Amino acid sequence: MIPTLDATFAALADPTRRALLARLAREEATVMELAQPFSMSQPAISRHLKVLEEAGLILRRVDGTRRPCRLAPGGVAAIDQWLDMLRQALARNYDRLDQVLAEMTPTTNPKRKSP
Amino acid sequence: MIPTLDATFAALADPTRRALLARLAREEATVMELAQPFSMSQPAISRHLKVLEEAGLILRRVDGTRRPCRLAPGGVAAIDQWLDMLRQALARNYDRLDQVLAEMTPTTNPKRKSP
DNA sequence: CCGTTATATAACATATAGATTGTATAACAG
DNA sequence: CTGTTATACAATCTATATGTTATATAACGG
Repeated sequence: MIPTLDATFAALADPTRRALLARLAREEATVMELAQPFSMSQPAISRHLKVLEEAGLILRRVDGTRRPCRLAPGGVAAIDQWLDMLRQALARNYDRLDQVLAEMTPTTNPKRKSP
Repeated sequence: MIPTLDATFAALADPTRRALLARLAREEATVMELAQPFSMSQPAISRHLKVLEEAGLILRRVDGTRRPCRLAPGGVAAIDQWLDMLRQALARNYDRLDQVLAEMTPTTNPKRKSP
């Protein structure tokens, strides 16, 4: 199942889930290891992990009775791709601002600082 | 008011709001101009724009009775900064994978393709 | 002034998210 | 087998998000 941008952004909107990702940025961890620092029930963490998985942000392997999680590249890549549109638009705006500022020092004294 | 990561990611999680941003990536636009392509009431668009503003994703100026909106750099910047943690961790994982693969072609024939 | 246009706010309905407790499943340890 | 450990699932509660309609505000055009 392909994760949607909706799912990926929504997954990142929750502070608990961002904390889980920050933990996983250090190293792979099991559900119990991930749950331990939080004052929250284990099922709650399990659901957060499911959300992260469906968002393409983590992967889980099976190791006996454990399900170690690690970061997945897909989610971040999808987001980055979408954000590029905004980044480019913002860069264009910035360039335009540069141009406007340049034109504000008109024909008179083209290379002078304001005072 | 400083936008939180919660607010910014949540703002991006909605497809209507992403469409509004995509529109604004082209050019500044008023509320009515933004609302026009959607089969949605004007108040609904107004609220979406408020969410985007509070997320640091857009800015609004006052022009008579109009409130033209344009993209703001803050939101994307905040997100990028946070995502860097994940990007770096993913890059480290990738390097580690490279290393593992390299070690899987041991002392015998170090520079040969698989055939 | 007055009607119109642009936008925001209020009140409300409904759906969804996130948490909890209780329980099911399934591997492991003895 | 049996008890324990690791994890997932179900039922349930509550809060919040998102949409609607109705209405307020405020600038504009004549």
